[in-house]
Amino acid sequence: MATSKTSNKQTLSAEDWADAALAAMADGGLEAVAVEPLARRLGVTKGSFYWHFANRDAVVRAAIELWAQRETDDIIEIARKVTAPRRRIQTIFKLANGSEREGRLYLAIAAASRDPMIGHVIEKVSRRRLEYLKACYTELGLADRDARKWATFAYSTFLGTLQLRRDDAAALSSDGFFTEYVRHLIEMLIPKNIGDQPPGEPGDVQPEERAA
Amino acid sequence: MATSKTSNKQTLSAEDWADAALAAMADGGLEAVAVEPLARRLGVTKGSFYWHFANRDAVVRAAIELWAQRETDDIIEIARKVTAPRRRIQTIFKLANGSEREGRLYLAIAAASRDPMIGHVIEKVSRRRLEYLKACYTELGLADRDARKWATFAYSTFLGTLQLRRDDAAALSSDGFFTEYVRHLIEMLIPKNIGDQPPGEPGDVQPEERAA
DNA sequence: ATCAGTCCATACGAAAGCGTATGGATAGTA
DNA sequence: TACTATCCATACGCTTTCGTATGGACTGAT
Repeated sequence: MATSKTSNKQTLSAEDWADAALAAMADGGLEAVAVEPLARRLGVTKGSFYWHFANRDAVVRAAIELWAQRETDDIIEIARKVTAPRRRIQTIFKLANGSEREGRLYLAIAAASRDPMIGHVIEKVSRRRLEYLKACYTELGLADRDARKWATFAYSTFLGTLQLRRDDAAALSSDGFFTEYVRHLIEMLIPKNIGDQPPGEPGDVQPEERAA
Repeated sequence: MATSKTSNKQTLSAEDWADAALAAMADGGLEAVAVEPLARRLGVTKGSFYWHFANRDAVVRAAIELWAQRETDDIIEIARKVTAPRRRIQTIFKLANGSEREGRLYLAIAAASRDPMIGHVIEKVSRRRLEYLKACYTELGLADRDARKWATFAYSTFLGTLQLRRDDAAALSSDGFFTEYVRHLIEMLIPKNIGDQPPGEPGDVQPEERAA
């Protein structure tokens, strides 16, 4: 997170506005990205906004492209470190279920995919994630079509868990159920009896508790 | 579907307005439920609306409660016919991935769950679905906590598949991949080596192709 | 025929949002 | 000091939507 919230510069940049737009989307959806409310939140007026952007669509575009770029960097940087494919997939699952904010942000952006511009970005992000997952499964020893099936399966489960956490938080949060559930996912979403490593190898990262 | 769209009655009912609101939500999200556009769509003016409802919130409430009630009736009525638990779960999965409109509707409503009123309904629906699924898994021979895990797993995958179909339709639609994928889901989301019936029993319903 | 109830049309005011126009303030530069 | 570029404030008009007020049309009952 390279974001400096409420930075104390004396002048705003376009990225500051885009960050504010992302924050507004995360807890208010796309329609919460309105020029004057954003300006109030940043302590300025519309005059600043229309200096940096031509119109509202421009900041929406900038925001989601910023989001798409960041989530790419994060995934790549984190997952690349883990070389063993089976453990890499496990790591991805655990991390993917980590940040509450990122989940809400994805759902908010995806909910606005009627807008062709947003739909295109969401589609690009989904494709990239699926491709990456598929490559992991291929590396695990699966044939092309099987890798696609497993990747789609895993990614769908991830998306659904995201949604369920928002729609019925109690379904996952009670007791230590979430941890147990993630363990179950990892066990079920990785095919057995193929690949290079047995389950439960050393160096396993324990699933951290859910973010507040 | 007991809905008569563009009915030729000479006078409108509150449910007609609620239906129109659901239609608007299905392809436009919650903010598409606006009084005057709805009135234009129904061929009347606001005067009619404010005769049937006190304000905009009232029709939103009526619409999603209508939706919640209908989806309950549908699920119950369909799944109750299948007595064998394993086959019932299979049936649920196949049906759940059937209607495109229902999926978009769920996502549209869930995306508006910031509204406490909507959030409450979504939570109620989620809980009910999870309870039902859990009961199916229990009937299959799973212990309580395992049944909950499997039900959560299956429901998350269902929700995620819904979302993926919207966010990246090509990921599921190419070739006969969707059919193959659903078969894979059914195989993976039902535990083996327990329960009353082996997989592939006679009377299996073939997954119908995706709705247009 | 009148009267009450039902359903809708029309006109109005208020609020929120978008975008434009224009001027002010500040910092750097010649 | 004067000039310019950068960044923001303010004021305005336009549109959309909400909600109200009021009246008209049509129906059934007495």
